[in-house]
Amino acid sequence: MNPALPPPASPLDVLADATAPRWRTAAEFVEARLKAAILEGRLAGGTPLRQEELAERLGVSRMPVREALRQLEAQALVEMSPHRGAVVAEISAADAADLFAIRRALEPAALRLSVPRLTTAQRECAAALITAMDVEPDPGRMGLLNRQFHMALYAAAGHPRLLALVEQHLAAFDRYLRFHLAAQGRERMAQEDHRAMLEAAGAGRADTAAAVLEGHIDHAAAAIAAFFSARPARRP
Amino acid sequence: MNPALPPPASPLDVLADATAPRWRTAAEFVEARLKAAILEGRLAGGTPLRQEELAERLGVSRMPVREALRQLEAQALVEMSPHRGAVVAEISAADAADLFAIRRALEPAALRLSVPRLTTAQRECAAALITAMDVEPDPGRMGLLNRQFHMALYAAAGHPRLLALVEQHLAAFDRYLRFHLAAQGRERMAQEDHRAMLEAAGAGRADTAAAVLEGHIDHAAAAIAAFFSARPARRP
DNA sequence: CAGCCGTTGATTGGATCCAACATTACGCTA
DNA sequence: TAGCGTAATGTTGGATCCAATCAACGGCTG
Repeated sequence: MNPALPPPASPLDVLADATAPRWRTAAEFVEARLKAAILEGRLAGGTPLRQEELAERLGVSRMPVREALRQLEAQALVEMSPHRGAVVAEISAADAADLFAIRRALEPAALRLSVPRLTTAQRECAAALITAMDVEPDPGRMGLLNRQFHMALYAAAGHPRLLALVEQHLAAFDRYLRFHLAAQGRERMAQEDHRAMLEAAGAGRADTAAAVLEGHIDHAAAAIAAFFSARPARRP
Repeated sequence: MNPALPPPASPLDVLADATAPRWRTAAEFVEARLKAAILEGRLAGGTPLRQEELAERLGVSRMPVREALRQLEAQALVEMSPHRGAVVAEISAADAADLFAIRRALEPAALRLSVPRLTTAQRECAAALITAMDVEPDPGRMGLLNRQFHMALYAAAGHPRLLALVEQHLAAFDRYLRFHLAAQGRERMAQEDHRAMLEAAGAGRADTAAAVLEGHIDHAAAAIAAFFSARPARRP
């Protein structure tokens, strides 16, 4: 759609500040805060989200909170029922399996589309993210790096809607990442898979890379399933 | 999530009335109306959606309109920019290809999961929808029947999030259905594919059914692409 | 005459107020 | 005592009002 035309490279580009955390609207601000809190596990599933309480705590009115909740509902991060309010969506073994089924369908497709068109810059970015993951101790940032690595490999696929879907469900997976790390005792996020994918992608072997990715996702799915079956009910 | 506990199968189930068109809230009403109008092609891409005008025309206030627009934005049916308003999302060859890439990834996966678990009732439902499509003259209802047929085949997959994604993108495809029908001169929506899929599914041959489905989607994608390349620009 | 700047109009974003609904607790009755 | 009906309460949904922002127009200046 938007060619994202690069503004003629003026010296003012230094003001761009890519990491600008300036929210255009209050609703965007509330959405970002809530989304981060849910994905990072700071808001547990089932937590009721009272509009007035959120508004007060975030220093805004109830209306941006309502709009943010609607957006999050569309992303399946909160569940709303009329006149009964919003609740943080529950996590469960079934939901994790659901998420993995989606990732297993979408990500290999994105990878196959992307591999033939990957630039060296994108490959180098992915390589840098692998090395960054090697030394990252914080699980929260690990999830972000993992997401960025996967997206870097898919970035050349074109198809913005497909990429947005992939990114959304990769982010949703972050809710289960802590379980994943706890389950497989911090075995470095299967970094061998990441390296193998990058290598195959660099060689233009889309099928090989996709096969590794499928195994990667299946492995993670199995780890999560095993973790849940070992701790069947989380109802206090 | 919710075990959707079946209320102990009482004789009062007949009152459930699955086709209840009663809107719980005004926002749901507005969302449904706008969504139908966009998907059926009654609202062309690029049409600006003024909140006040919509509110007045639908007999509600501006607030439910705002919430509905937010929901539709999350479904990529409208595009909003802060302080500039909402417009109906444009359709294009690139967007159609995007949509087909998503369908091509999701639907075979759903079908493979569903085929081993299909009930005879679901197969009969799908068969009935095929015969209904044979005699349906109206393109709008044809899109609905096509969607219902596909969803009937996938219904046993479990994984509600996956099914919701599939349904959402099948619905989004309706915006291109008119082009599809116009392009291939009403060749009955490739009913042979539908019959072959149902037959393979009935025989438990998930791989065969998925292969037919992949060809089905690829054929539709090629038809749409050909249509767009024959009519490259639609800017008046 | 071209380009910049201030102003005006229209539209959206946000805040506040009111009404409708769901839940809970209480009291009455069988 | 169990069950139903009713009232109280808190929360959400909707309407209205005000402020902030963007687009367009017109005037000023070089």
